[in-house]
Amino acid sequence: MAIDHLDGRIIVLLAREPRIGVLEMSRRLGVARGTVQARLDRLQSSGVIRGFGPQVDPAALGYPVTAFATLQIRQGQGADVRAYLTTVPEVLELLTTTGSGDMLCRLVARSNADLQRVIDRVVGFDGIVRASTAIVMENPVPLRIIPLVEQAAGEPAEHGPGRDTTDRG
Amino acid sequence: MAIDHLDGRIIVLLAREPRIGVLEMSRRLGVARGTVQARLDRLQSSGVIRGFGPQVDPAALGYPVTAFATLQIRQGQGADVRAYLTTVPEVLELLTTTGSGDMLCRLVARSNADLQRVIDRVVGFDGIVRASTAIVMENPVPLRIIPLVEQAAGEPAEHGPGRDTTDRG
DNA sequence: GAATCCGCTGGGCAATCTGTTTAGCGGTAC
DNA sequence: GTACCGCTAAACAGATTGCCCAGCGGATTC
Repeated sequence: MAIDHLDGRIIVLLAREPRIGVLEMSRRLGVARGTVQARLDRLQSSGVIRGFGPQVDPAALGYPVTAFATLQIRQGQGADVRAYLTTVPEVLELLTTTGSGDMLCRLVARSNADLQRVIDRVVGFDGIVRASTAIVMENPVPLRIIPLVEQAAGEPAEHGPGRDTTDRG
Repeated sequence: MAIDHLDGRIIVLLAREPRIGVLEMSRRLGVARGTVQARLDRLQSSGVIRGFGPQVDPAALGYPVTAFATLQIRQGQGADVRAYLTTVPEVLELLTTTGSGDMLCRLVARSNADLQRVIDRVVGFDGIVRASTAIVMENPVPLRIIPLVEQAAGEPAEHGPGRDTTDRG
């Protein structure tokens, strides 16, 4: 699944001005409305665009502290740990990584003191052997996708040259 | 900054059905359209809702491999490393964490072989002393926010009871 | 006690956008 | 040469948006 120039421009435009409509997009991109609509449908049905959910800032919700916990899981307890951590609201993300029974866990908390409570709740589960936590201090590059989209679309990006592909209309 | 029940329901509804309009939301929530509109404006201007950008799946773009790299930075080189990593499209996120000059870096790549190229490009930078990489195998809990929103709003969540707050109309 | 502020309701308005269909065009593949 | 596919351009009714207003109830303030 690759995307072309137009797909890339649609995604980037959408990322920059999410409230924009299909009609306005077609004007900005200089193509027909039906084209944008068809492309958008295809991007969504092919899974490139998962959705347009609101991006909520945990800090603004009262959870300004973010941390990553590396968890070492007891053999065969992986499924249980997953199921348990799913029930903890402060667990925003959980990934299994290479290494024997390791998981990486993104947490938030109301304060450093509260983080202790969250960590206790997380590592208090039986299947977790050991945990090490790193508190996030700064976020120089917030989760982004635009540069990758530009590269995938062969767009000339701001940073780093895109690949030169044949421009078919 | 706290949110109330209605704010929480708005966010959750929006997360579940992003293409929904203000009018339809007001119907579902049983409140006036102006109320939803006002709440939404407030949530956005207060920063709780950052935006509605498209959620793009790197895998569908051709980058199915995700990894986390822990980088140890040479004293005083933090700013340079940040600036450099910003220019690498495959760097989706960069965080500074507790510990002496440590950064956590979320990467994607086209394949395991390609990951080597990306890592080389990342750790090839001068200010980086040491790097250790963990490849993501599974994603049991994709980045989520709904449970936290429900908790912050005092909503009875599916998993784990919310805190009981006074219900002020 | 009385005035004021604030958020929510319910209504209405013009302007815009959406979803959908149609026909035509050009390039590509078979 | 013919069929297929994506894009353009136009049209249509229906729905939604942004914006206005007046009224109401609760809470706060004087």
